Amino acid sequence: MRAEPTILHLDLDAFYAAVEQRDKPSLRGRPVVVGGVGGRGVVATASYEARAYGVRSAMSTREARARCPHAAYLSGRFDAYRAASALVMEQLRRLSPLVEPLSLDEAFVDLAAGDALAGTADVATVTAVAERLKADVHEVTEGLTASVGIGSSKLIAKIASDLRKPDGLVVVAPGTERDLLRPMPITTIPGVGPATAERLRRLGVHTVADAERMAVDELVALLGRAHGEGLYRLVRADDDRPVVAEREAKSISVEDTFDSDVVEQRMVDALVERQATKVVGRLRAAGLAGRTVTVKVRLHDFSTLSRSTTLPAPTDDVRTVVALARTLVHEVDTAGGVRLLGVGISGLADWIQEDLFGALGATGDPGTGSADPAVDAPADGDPAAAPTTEDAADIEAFTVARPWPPGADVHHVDHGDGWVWGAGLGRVTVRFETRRTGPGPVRTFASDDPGLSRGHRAEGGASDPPPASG
DNA sequence: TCTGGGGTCCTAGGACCC
DNA sequence: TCTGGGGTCCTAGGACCC
Repeated sequence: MRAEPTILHLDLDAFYAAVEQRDKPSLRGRPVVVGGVGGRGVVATASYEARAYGVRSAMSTREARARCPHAAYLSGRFDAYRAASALVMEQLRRLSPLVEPLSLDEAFVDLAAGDALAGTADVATVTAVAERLKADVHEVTEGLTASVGIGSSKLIAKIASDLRKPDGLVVVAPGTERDLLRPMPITTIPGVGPATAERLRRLGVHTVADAERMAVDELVALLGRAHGEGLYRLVRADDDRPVVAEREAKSISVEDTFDSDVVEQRMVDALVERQATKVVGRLRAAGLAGRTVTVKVRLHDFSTLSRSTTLPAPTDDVRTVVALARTLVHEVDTAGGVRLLGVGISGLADWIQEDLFGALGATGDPGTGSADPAVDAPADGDPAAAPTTEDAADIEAFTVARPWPPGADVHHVDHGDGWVWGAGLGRVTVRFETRRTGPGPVRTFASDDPGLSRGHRAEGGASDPPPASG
């Protein structure tokens, strides 16, 4: 917590619905609901006119229609939302380079890191800056309104922006933070959702003041280490989390809920394949690769399972991801019908393994390539100790062995101080990696040559999975 | 025929290594 | 051939956020 109110939180009011009303004059003054319009959709944003009928975010669209049948139900135009969001973020960055977007319609700004305050962070100055910001946002977005909160921490700024929605502005004077929080319901604290609130309620804790009376150890016993200690501090307005710009993505995923449960295995396979392809498309568009592939399955009874597997090195290869995703989904009993399927990739990195046969020659033929000059020389007298062009030519002989990961059509073979593995469904990806003992570079190569799926041999060096496989 | 889609973070248990 | 503890990685699940 700072001595001055220099953290700003901006939240665009009923954002998706407001963009729709801006762009379609016939919707202005009318209830508008943006979200899933299918049989299993939920509300993403309801305009204030729709909220008057009790329509809320996260409510099922079915229920929203029951409460407000005459609203306009729209599935959303995310390109338009992204464009409007970019204009707003641009305004925020004029105040300070330290802007942390939380979503398309929300962001923190560290005013102390910019020159908008010109060194004076008293309440009057920050209020004037925020008034100006709201006017600028209204202007550049051609009519959208924002609610702004300013305080001495992220916690206070965020809570403040929620106090006078829509089109609100609240600056919390330093020193008054705890008095502000005490009477509030404990669910006001970000991170206290339904499950946490219920645990606290059983102990008679309903407000921030109630929670303040609990000891750290009690909270930790109730909620776990991180959450318990975090809440102990937050209810005391003790928050020094920094505003962090440009956080890197940690995972990319795609999921779909179907209007009716999918029963046929072939359909499940086809859907997973499509999702895996889509997720790799987004991965590659971001210039990334990933090590861990996860599939998510929600069954007819809403129970949700996930299965994941981690590769020794990042991949951005569609066939590899498709094959792994399909293998993973087969580990789940989907016979009773599937409500949702999803495919995700995590363990992201901005590098991928070199393509072995790209390095050796454009033909993709393992036997005709030329040496990659970057490859270190093999160890003397040990033909299998280090990768050379000759080893590459012999890869077929090494590409053998037991399935890895279990159940997948994936193979590897120990190769001296390196190893080879591949994945695929007759469209095998083989990667060849050398690991040296001790520090130093790791050379990696890859191939997608289908010929490498042939000639599997059970003898000749099959051994344990690659070290990174766990 | 309740209950989206895109994420983040945390926990717990097991494997494995020193 | 028993008794460890700590650290890291992986997997699965859960809570939470917008």
